[in-house]
Amino acid sequence: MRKHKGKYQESTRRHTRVKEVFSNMEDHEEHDNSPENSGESPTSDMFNDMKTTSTSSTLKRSRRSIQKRVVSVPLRDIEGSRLKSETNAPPSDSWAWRKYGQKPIKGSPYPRGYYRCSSSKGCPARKQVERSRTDPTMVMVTYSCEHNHPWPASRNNNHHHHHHNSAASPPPAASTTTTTTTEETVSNSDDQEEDPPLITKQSISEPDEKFTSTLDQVVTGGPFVTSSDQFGWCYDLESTTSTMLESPLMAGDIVGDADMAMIFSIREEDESLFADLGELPECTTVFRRRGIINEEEHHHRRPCNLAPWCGTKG
DNA sequence: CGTATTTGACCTGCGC
DNA sequence: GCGCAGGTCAAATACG
Repeated sequence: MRKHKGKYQESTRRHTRVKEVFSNMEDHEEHDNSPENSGESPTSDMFNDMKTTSTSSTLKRSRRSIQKRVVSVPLRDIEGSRLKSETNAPPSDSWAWRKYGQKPIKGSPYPRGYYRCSSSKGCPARKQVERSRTDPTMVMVTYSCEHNHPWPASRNNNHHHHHHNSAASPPPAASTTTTTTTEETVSNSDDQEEDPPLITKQSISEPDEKFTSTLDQVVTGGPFVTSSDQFGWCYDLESTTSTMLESPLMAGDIVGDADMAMIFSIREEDESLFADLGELPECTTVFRRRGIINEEEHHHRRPCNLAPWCGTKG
């Protein structure tokens, strides 16, 4: 309606723009130290280290094998905060997201929404929001790429952590962590067709104890939340999750594919708990329980397993 | 008026 | 090589 094919055909914008886009992306993927990521971002320093270490594979990555972090959130939570959840209300994390697309997904009655970080122009951070087809009450949020800019100072809630993190690094948003979820995992967890929307410990722990326990540990992460450094946990989390990635146990049991999957859900209680912190970074959803720290996990934690996938073509 | 969302078209990767 | 599905773009539109 709005656009006519002719427009596209005659215009060369497509070519130029594509080029730009790709060159842009390539910048990110080909070189771990992309201009954007390398100098500016507060996280880049440490991440650089990790990235290089973790990545033996800057090999070509297929779209599908790109690792993403998936978080599943009960629709309810979302609805609570955002009423437009009709379709795919993106759970509110502290970052500013702008929707740039929506696509019907084959096999799923629900469309998938594509969001990108609007806090910073060049920020490669993206997320996809879609409802779980197995459990419509759950919303799957897939994060890709990390933010290459500090914590957004615009949007609803910054005053909250303002004092917390002044110069602190932004939650390295997902990028590094590779947590992937699959509906399989979800359904796995309970075969819930009629299960309550909230995936709590039970639902997760049922199917695969290994997964569960590990997940718990992993997810639980560390003592971050309470820490004064609000973002400490994020790093913690990342490293933690990476650990999980490495774990053959996890890899084998959960997906067995390049894409690891993990589901995290957040409960209302948790949310209220988190509310204390003000608005939470996206990763927030990741930890549903805290306080249970596994020593082992700590040992295994590696600061270096940042997923290079951010750079990889998205 | 500026920003965010909607939406159809285009592009790429992947499977056959 | 072709077709499909997913991902992205950007004009049009809605909203503040």
